[in-house]
Amino acid sequence: MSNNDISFFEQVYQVVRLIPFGRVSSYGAIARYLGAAKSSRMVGYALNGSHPIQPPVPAHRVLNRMGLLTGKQHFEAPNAMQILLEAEGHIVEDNQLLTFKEKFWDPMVELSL
DNA sequence: CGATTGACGTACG
DNA sequence: TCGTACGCCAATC
Repeated sequence: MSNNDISFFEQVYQVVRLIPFGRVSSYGAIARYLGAAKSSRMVGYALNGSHPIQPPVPAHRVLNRMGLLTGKQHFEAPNAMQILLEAEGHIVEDNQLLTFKEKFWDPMVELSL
């Protein structure tokens, strides 16, 4: 697969861009989908440099295992992530996505691996 | 060029 | 059951 030629970061970008509107995913789920379950940290780090990347990566749809907005500090504004999520119909309270389990998007399942 | 850090998650004690 | 340690790979100091 020529898809394997791209860097781990680019693979992360592609998967995150597949997250539909109104859905969210987690770093671990994406890492596992890429075959690197222990590289969950890299997923978040990849998103850290995903700002100048195009097409834009919906990094706000990627949360941690508990549905916490752990990366909101890395956005242009601390509340940008929450605003974007709420704009997609989610409910955020105390940096926690109450609709996380409900709107969770698992690439392993959705992409029918 | 070598050591440290970082949007996490799992394993072990 | 709760707390601590490690792994992953790239970027930064």
